[in-house]
Amino acid sequence: MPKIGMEPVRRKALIDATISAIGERGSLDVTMSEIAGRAGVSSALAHHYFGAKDELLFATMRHILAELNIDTRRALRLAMTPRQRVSAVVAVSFSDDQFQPQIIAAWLAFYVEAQKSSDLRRLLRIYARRLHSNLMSGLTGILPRAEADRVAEATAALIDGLYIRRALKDGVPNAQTAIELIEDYLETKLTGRSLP
Amino acid sequence: MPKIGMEPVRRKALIDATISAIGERGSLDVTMSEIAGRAGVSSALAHHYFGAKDELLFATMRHILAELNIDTRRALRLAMTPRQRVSAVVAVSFSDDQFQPQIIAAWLAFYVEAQKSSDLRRLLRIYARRLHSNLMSGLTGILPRAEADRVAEATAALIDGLYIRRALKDGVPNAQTAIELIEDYLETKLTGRSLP
DNA sequence: TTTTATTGATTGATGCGTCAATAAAAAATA
DNA sequence: TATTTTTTATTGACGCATCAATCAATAAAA
Repeated sequence: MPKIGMEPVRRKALIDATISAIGERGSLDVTMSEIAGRAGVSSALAHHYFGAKDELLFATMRHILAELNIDTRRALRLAMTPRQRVSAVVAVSFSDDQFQPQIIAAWLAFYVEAQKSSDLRRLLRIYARRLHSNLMSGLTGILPRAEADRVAEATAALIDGLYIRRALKDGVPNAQTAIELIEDYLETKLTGRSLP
Repeated sequence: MPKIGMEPVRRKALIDATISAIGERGSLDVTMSEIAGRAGVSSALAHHYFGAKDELLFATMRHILAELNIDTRRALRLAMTPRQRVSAVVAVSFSDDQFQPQIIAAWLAFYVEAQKSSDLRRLLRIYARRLHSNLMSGLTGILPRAEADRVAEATAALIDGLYIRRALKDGVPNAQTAIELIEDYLETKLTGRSLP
């Protein structure tokens, strides 16, 4: 009984299903049938809306990235000082919306897939650049540019590293601990060095 | 024309071929035929020696881990002070043998696979524990235990994070830069706090 | 003659992508 | 308004390719 205007609903459902399927399997080795089943439709419909599997995966990663970006922008809007901007970027990466097993597993899986797909690689590069730039938007108000660059690089690496170790269920046990660890690093690098 | 005593030779060749295949493809999505072909044998022979594909992959990861362990032990033997022990562990992770695209791609791919395979997960946990313990072997001589724990955790996360970002060909451009970044972190955390 | 090394051929399973068919809504036409 | 036509939504069934794993066969060494 076809209702009209189903396309956006199905697209959303399929992307959500893709995330949860990847999260459960822990890799991109999920079948179109599995994803479609979770979304409550046939695999043929998934192909109808997304063409090939790659495109569905790509759309899924883009969706995750877009969500992260929205959250980040909102958090940055609330930050009043450069120091708060840095903390805001870190906090978003470990917020309840982002730092959940499904999303972490997806990140990891997409990092691997990016080795094969240049489209996906480009997407993840954009994330890396944006993260760096967001961190710099706060750090340049506190440190000289060269120094800020290094701290941004280290902070980004810390975020990615803590994500991975979380995927292994090893290392830091929760988001709060992860944030404290990075904040501790930032404190030792930033205190007593405020620009005039 | 079967020569005897081929087993160890073939096993080694197949594991090396697996690493290079994974390194090139950037994921574990390599066929047994591809691997066997690189090793100069038939896929049937690969099955003959390793049984199933999982076992070959497992043996490959174990081999990579063993190599890392050997290198680390050698480096630690040369370290004279606690501070040098910490640097030694970091240096090995970014040595020419370890910080090459093939090995990095393999690490990343195996991290993902560990989500599915509990055997592999156990193996990677051992690595994580060992890394932590190796770092602690130096840090406990410099910092109080709780503090040492945090620094070890952060250092491990930094190493993993820099590995990932390297896989994306983004972030730090080379091993030297990566080492400097971590050493910079360690300096700010360790200087002026030597235990009596 | 038994063991070790080796492979070509085959099988069976899996999974992507296609296609024709069905049906409801919307648009066009009478 | 009643009808026909087109568009949108949806799926079951199927073809086709890929690959892991097996097996029987071959041949050199012990």
